Amino acid sequence: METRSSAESGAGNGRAADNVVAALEAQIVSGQLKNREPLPAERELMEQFGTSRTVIREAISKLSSLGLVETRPRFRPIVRKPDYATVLNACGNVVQHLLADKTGIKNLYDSRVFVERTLVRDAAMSAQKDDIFDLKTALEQNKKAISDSDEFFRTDIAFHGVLYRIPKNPIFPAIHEGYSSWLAPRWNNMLRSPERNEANYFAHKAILDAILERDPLAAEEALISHLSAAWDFVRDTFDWNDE
Amino acid sequence: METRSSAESGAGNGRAADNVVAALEAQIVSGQLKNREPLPAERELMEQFGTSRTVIREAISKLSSLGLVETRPRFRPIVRKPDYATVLNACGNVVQHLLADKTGIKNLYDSRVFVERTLVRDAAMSAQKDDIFDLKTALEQNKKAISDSDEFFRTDIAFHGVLYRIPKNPIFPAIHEGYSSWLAPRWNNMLRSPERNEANYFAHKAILDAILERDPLAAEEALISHLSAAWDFVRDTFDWNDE
DNA sequence: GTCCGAGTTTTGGTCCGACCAAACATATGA
DNA sequence: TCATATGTTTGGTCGGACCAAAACTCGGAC
Repeated sequence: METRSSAESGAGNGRAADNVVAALEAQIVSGQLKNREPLPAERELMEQFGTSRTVIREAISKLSSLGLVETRPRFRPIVRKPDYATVLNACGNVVQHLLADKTGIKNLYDSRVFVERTLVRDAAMSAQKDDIFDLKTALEQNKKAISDSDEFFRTDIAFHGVLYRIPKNPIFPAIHEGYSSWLAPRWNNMLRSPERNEANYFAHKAILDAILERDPLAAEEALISHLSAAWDFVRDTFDWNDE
Repeated sequence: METRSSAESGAGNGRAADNVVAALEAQIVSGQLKNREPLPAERELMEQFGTSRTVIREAISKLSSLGLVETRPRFRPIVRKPDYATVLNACGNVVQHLLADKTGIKNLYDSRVFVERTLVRDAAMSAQKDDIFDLKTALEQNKKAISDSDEFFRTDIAFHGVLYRIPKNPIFPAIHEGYSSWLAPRWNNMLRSPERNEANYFAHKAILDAILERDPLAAEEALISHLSAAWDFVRDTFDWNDE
């Protein structure tokens, strides 16, 4: 009652840890706890908030799940100002469970197609010179990596990544990061080959060509064709234990 | 994806709680712990896993942040099989921090426009009879609520919600839920009026008309016009403490 | 002066036992 | 039958304790 230090946000008293979370949260966003720097020691916070270590630890755990601090097993938690990557990271753990069955993966993949369709349409309509340059560069990387399937896989993702950066909205690169990290593992047991790589390269080229010709519909068409083919190709390579 | 092994502490010895989390996680997805039912008591789990209550509590906390159980302050944790709503819920807490400044809100709103553009285009191209029916019904609700701003606000969201259900991909309704819950609070200090409501009703009507005419471009156009106008209207009603 | 490794202190991870108050279960009385 | 009093279970919090790994200190070797 009286030991509480600052601004006792006295909403509910169900959880003592919530006060600590709120306080630390405020200190983090206000910059009082600087980004990339370690949190004070637990025993120090415990004194600072006049509570037990139990509560402090629970608060830190919550902050961690909120993405406001990064915790490694035996190290001090590192303060981390939340960004769009943080959001995706928070989703990631839960998303895994939704990818357990074929339907889940298909749904996610469909949503990716959905997003990229508009991405390429917009690119065709309003891509700037530097966007075009980035696309050309990325495509060039594709071409050079055709013989190296691992490398091609990376440049493949990179090419699509350029698309997500064109709107200059930081949400999209984060989404791309999500699609890549969540879907990619499922592509691992896909058979790769220079032939497949070359086909994908040409698909990318078709998309870029349509963008260069400022033809949104053609670009969208090419994108759909590309991603549909990719899905058809990997669909059967999964070993579905369900179905 | 085999990041954690469920067996004994073989892999990493940093966190005893991880084993418990993995075990309970497995029991939940396998249905051994049935959905909607309470978790065993902490003291029971503690005996079951041969570990201290501290570890059990930490595990439960982690499961909660993963969305696998729902915890209310003094109640037994309820097992909850993760769904798409769970994902959005996990993001929600972090997203708040990104909406602190004008840029964050604009980015999120832009992404919403981005999504709905394709939603209405697709609706115009391939909406089924029942989709059309739902849209008409939702629009009718709009019309009836013009004089009641609070009610109109709800039916407004509902109309857009129909759009998100058309693709029959459960990801989209979840996204809509996210947009609604994250953006709506920011709209609260917007001045509402029957005039505004009527304008929005007609905007919705224009979108539906374009869909009925199977004219994707017109539908997209109408949607953009609608959402741009909405943004222009609320933009100045915020009291930006930045900029 | 810099670098490195042994020794010391700090600190996170875990465990224990205890207490309280709220939820839950049971019995009681109208 | 149902509302109420009573007893038990159980989550939330506390304080203290121990261990091992990380962080820090310091002195000797080069």
